[in-house]
Amino acid sequence: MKPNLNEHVLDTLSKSNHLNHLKQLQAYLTTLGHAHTHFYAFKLIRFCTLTLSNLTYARLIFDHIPSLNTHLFTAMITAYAAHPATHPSALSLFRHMLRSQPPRPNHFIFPHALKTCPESCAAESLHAQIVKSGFHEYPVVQTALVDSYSKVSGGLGNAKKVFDEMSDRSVVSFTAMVSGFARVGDVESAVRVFGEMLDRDVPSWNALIAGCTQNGAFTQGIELFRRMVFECNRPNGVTVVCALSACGHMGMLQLGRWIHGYVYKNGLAFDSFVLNALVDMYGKCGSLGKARKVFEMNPEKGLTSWNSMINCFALHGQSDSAIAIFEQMVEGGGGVRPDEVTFVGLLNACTHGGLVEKGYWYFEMMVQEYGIEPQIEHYGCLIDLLGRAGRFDEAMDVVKGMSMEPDEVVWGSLLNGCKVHGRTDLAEFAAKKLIEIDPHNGGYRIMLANVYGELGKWDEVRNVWRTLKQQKSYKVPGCSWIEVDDQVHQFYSLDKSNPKTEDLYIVLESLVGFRNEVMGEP
DNA sequence: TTAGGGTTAG
Repeated sequence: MKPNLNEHVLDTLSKSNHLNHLKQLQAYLTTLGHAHTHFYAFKLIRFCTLTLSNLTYARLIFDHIPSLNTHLFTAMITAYAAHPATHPSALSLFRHMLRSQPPRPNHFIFPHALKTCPESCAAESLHAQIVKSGFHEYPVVQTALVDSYSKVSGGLGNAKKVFDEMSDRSVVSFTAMVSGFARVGDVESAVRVFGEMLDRDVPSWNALIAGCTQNGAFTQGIELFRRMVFECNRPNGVTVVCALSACGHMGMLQLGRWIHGYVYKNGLAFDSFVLNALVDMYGKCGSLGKARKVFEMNPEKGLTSWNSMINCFALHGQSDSAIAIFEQMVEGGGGVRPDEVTFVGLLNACTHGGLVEKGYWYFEMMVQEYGIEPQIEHYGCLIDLLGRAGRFDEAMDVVKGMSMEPDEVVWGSLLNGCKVHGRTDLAEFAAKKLIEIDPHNGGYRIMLANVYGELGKWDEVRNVWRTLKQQKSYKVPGCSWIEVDDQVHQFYSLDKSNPKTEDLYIVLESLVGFRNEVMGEP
């Protein structure tokens, strides 16, 4: 039996993925006089945008339809709104729609249009349009408004206002608000809104856990992750990516391993994000072999995969391996192009390996070959590299040639180099710069006092300490931690609060004694 | 056809 036209079109579209097939079908429909009917035009545009990702051709079809309806506008605007690069096209087509009449926008189209708002005033203007069109009480539209406002700079107040005025808040609108607070770094408010939720699903947990880890609240993120598992919400790929990031920052290898097991048992090992996060976690926790193994297993190594692996090696001073991975990336990385993060890792690797010339060379390569404008991070690495090598004239030339103001890392790196090489004159200069940037940082003043001590300038030492006492700004002590049996133990300098301090010192002294014996030192 | 969540950097 011959299929009817409707079935034939749908069948052809579902089986092909080539523009040529689409064109043949279009020609066929034209001969039958159906190419511009709303139903078939809609199908063609959806196929073009969703299957072929060919927005240019979709627009061509769209522009040749003599009378457009709301569905066709929605299809085209949705496609534009799906990618940031085409957001301006979405917005301009939507404005065109508002000017032409009819067709009028329906409530389905506003959430898509709202996704494209680059700044607060665009969201406000759409908000006004929503009110004018009478869709301002549709919960989905209100949720889209909350989300859109919370994503534009300075829009959180409006997001909160819309959210507070909503009479029918869903788990989605709550989640949008949680993310909104997290985005501006207000973890406390994010936790509060999360606490007010009656229903929670996986994305809402993810929003809060991501909010914590993105704002450096790693312990809190881990606690929430444990609670999520305890309350029988099944973590998905997004959850484990956030939790792994927290594990890496906290050095929690055991939990990281448990998550790795969970990833395998739950079919998440094919997610490139998850694999990259595993590489990063193992690398930060010092398991370089495991990091490498996971990296090698990833069949779709993207930019982040390569960067994470390079950073792992750089972090542990394995500069040769980091450079080897970089070369592999450039030569056989499947067209993956290094970015600014790659070069931070690479320069770090050179710093830790004392490879000054190579570091310079990569810095040049980044600018000349890849056209990447050096960021403050790259300058920080370069100064660190030169400072450690005692090449202070060159380091100062780099500082003078910077296109931005040197930050604490730049001066701090220089100061470190000065300390190693006994350049007290330059150390004084760098320490003063650090104090200029952050006058309330006691650590910088202590560094300056130490430099004066080296120079025998005792009056200056007393002056610095006087200021320190007046400001009451003492140095935040450095801290390290180790994980034993799933418990993290923290240690501060001179801290004897651990109940096993005495035993720890006995072991430490025996280790030092052993080292001295081996090294032939007294 | 409509709304929320993700990794890497001194």
